[in-house]
Amino acid sequence: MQQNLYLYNSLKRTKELFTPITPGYVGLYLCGPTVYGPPHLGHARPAVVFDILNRYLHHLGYKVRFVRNVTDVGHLENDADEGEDKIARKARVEKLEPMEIAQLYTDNYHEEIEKLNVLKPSIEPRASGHIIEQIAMISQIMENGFAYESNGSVYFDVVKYNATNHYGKLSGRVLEELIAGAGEERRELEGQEEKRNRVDFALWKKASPEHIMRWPSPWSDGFPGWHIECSAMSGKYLGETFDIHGGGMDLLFPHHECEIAQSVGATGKDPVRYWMHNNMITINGQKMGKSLGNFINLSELYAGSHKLLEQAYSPMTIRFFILQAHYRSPLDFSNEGLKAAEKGMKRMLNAKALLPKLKTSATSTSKISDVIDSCYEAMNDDLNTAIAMASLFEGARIINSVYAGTETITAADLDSLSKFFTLFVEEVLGLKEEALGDDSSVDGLMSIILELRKDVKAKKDFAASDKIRDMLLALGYKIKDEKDGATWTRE
RNA sequence: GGUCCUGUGGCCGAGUGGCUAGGCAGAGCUCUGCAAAAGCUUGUACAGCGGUUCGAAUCCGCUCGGGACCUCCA
Repeated sequence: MQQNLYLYNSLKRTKELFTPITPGYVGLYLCGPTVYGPPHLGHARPAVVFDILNRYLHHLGYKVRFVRNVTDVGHLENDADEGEDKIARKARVEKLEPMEIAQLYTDNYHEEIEKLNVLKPSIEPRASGHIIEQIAMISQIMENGFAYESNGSVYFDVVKYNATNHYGKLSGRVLEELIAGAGEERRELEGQEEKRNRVDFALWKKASPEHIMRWPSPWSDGFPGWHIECSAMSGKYLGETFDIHGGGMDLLFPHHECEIAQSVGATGKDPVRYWMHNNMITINGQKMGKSLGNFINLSELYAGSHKLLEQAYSPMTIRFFILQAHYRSPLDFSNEGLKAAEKGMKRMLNAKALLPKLKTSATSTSKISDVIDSCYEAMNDDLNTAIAMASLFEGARIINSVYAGTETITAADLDSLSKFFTLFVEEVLGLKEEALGDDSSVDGLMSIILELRKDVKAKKDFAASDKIRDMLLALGYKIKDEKDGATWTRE
């Protein structure tokens, strides 16, 4: 842990040196998916971004407890669905048990996200499995006088809370302005009349008769409010105050603001020391939205089956593409951008594969420590993966040059470059060659074929050697004739 | 309407007072039976208009785009 890691803290609006509460240990919480539909492109960015944080903290020697929740109790719909929650609605439409839907999309999420080589969280709590904890927390908030019951529902009293605390400290919202309202366009939520103030938010909602997802509570048969699960579960597994809480920028308000209010309302303590938010993605410069027809599911992306996609893009290409941008900048997905990422990634992984083949010399023409240092410097500066990757490409340039014989490297430098490059690419950035389902016999078969091809080439029978190359290419095996003989890769 | 972020070369995308980001694409060369790969060389960009400064893509103001949140959303 020699490195000083600086992270941008949304709460302070500045970069801060990261110091954990308990030396050597980090508690990390990430808002996970609401499992009412297939995972889409929007899910990929926070998953990958916070995977990098998780991996880098590990790399620095911290023991990380990484908690990522699954929201399977649904959230209120505010429009035509009249308070029916998302999962319940989906269940009705698809004629399934609500938990069947949640299970299906939870599995689906795991499947698609793991393809991006995202490490699993240490704990993945489900909201439905923590109803008791949520009820306990709501009771605590009520006891402390920051919540009230109204017609079987419980609301957080934002105005009362703000008298002694600061509601808006994370998002920069001003309570008076929120109360004044956002103009005529603002729609009135169902149940508004039960609240003392329009800014109050639900901790517990009484279920309407047709509402199929419900649990018993001291107040009514109902379901927890939008924000309470994260507060209850992060508190349970990471403590009343923990190190880092992550999520998309869209969750900053109201979700994370309300989390703070709830936790302070219940425990009197600030729940989180470092709040981190990733920026959003756009598609061809436009925001992704269901109504805009540019909502791309991960499975469609991997298969290239969406109408906006010119080809399939592998999960590793997506990962590489996401890492080429800084996590707090918006990122635009386009065919051109993704194709460039695909090629760039190949270049990086090819260089890594060349490392064992390099010959050493008495001197080095490049300073290897510069490459390594600049990489760490970039990561320590709020996880600037874009610059870290630029350093890795400088490493790739050196590797290629040594391989081509235009540069030299000492045995000691090669050793440190190999260790560093492999470690950074594979373990920190989590980039790897994608499995193509080969078994070991392919190696043997290929060497036989290349040996035979070498013979016909020696006889200058280029028609035959080209035919072999073309036929192998048709199968997905690409032959490269180099000065020391032919090599092959899978396309 | 309010609050906040943002606008970089053909494309993506770092940087944020003086010093080459990087990737992809393009051009030339080397290598090569051809191809591929690789290497070398090459581009002089910072929305517009003002201002501050010895010096601004970088700070300030205005204008015009794009986006986020304010309402379920990653």
